Amino acid sequence: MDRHFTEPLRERGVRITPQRAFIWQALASSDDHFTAEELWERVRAVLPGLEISTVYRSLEALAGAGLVVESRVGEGPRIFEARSAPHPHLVCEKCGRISHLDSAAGGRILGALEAESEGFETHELHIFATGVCADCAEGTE
Amino acid sequence: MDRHFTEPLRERGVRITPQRAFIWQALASSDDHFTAEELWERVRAVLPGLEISTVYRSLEALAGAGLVVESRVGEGPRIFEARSAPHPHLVCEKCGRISHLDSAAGGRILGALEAESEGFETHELHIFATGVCADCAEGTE
DNA sequence: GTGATTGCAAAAGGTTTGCAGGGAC
DNA sequence: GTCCCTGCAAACCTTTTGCAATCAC
Repeated sequence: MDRHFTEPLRERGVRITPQRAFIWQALASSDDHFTAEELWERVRAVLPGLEISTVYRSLEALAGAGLVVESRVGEGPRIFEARSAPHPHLVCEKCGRISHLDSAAGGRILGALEAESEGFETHELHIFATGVCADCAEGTE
Repeated sequence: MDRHFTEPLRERGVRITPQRAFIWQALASSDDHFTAEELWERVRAVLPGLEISTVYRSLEALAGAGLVVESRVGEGPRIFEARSAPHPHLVCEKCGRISHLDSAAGGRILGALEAESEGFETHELHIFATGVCADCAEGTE
């Protein structure tokens, strides 16, 4: 395992185990988001004995350390991703694809929100829109 | 049952049953949001035999008709509320209370989002922030 | 009268927990 | 060496589903 991936865990006081390191690697080396089950499948490729309960417990540890954030997108399942600046998620109702807006957009929205919500100290901002993505709109109209 | 509550169902082609009417009444007469279980408890006060599965099926019918929207707030459970203009939810990590910003704020944020997400046709916008509300911040600092 | 909806009960699905052995520090 | 973490299996909880009787239209 590359130190590049274990270092963040050490820094944050997360005990390093192969399970956690590979789960973190899967998350940190992609700007995508994954369900617990997707992570399980991916990491089992390198750690065949991995249990789904360990995935959940590792995600809890990583989230507690602030490395991972959990979201829910509409009626969909829990998804996990490496923490980054807040960015809106766009969920296509037709193809199910989830795309991200860049975090500049998230920052502007966060600014607008904070201006509106005086007295509330925002830690985490979650934004998602459901609708129809450009590709699917083309296809059907 | 007051026609005031049955009329929206009729208009939208939702077959009117006591179960649906009372569930809709509970939602429509509050600007709060409820879990399925909370609705169940409330409506059982007037319909003692009500089953939780009926609550879910009724909510599905009401949501399908556009009268109700479902949200998820962070790691919390599914919540349902009467449809209104999009409005950000602020979830306090300390006391768990969920407050709303007014929909003008939601509208402004929606405007900002649409400007950023060209090609994506937004149907539904969900925004929530987790953090610490003014009351809790006072208490602990 | 016909088809949708309900209550009931059972199933499903995702997530959590208890425990004993093994691993990180 | 100590305490934490993992695998395993079972439990849990919310949500969904099948079915026959009932109700809305």
